[in-house]
Amino acid sequence: MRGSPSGALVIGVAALPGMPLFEVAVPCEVFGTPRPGLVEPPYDVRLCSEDQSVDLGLGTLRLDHRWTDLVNADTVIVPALAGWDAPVPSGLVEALRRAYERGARIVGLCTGAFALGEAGLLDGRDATTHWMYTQQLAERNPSARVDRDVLWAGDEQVLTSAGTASGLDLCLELVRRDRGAAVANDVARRMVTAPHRTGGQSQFVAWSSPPTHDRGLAPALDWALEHLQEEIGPQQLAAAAHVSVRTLSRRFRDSLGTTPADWIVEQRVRRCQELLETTTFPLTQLAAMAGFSSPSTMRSHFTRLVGTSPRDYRRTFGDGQTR
DNA sequence: CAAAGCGCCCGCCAGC
DNA sequence: CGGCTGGCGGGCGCTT
Repeated sequence: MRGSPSGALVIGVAALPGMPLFEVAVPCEVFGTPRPGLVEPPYDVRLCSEDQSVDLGLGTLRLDHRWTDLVNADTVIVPALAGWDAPVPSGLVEALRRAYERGARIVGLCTGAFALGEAGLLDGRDATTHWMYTQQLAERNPSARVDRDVLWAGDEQVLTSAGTASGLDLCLELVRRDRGAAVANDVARRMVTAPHRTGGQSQFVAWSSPPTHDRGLAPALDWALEHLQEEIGPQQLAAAAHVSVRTLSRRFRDSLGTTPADWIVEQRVRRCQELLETTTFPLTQLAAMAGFSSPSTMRSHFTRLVGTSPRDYRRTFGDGQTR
């Protein structure tokens, strides 16, 4: 990796006319916002464009960097294009190829994946894009393995994400790889978003599909979510993952930034939230359904993680059937 | 709420 | 010999 003079990792973001503003803003927010004491040294984000100014629909940005600056970045991000078949400047395609050859990480958010495809970077790789355009992506890149049902896909060097919000998930994944899971979790917390969303883009509920990465852990996590109401703990989870409790503990720290017991409690609280929103079960029964040994333990965990009591949460987010 | 018990996490080390 | 695994034990924080 090249890095800037200060040693910070350089993130090059390609800005093209007509790009949705939010798509450009996502990597700028994740990587560009200074987070003293958490992300040290901070990332060096460089917005690059063809000319001095780029029209993003809602306004015109004046930018200091050009396509050639992308080549020297450690990570190059192409946000969603103006349209899936919007023309990609040859200068950008060339910069992507050269950056890739120099070992840079290349990332396409949403329809930005099509730009990576034009540079030939998706060949033989797992890839995705917005679910409305996966067909077109597969047709244009016959040798890519396009998966319609993941939030993001890729390998160590070339990654793509699905629709708008999943760009956040992918950017947080990059932080996880660069700085570790604990830091990524903290960044997510400060942005008030989920540190690690599971499920694919066609899913509406989070607990039905395994995460797309850490494949070794995924089946065990899936199994745990199906048996939350039972008395499962680190031992059962380790058995499901076919490893020792000691190894399981390490895997959790490395890939999720948490511990098995804490993760289970978090999942149980999430289950509680869902049940409070959609059912009118009494709290005693609800606690049991989420796998808590008593309503009081549910209450303490719930208030600690959510910030409000289960009763207040139901009053605010339930369907109004409560009395 | 307070005390006691215990489940869990992690450092350490040995084995592969 | 370097990395990964798993068993052990101590200490700590949570549960009851």
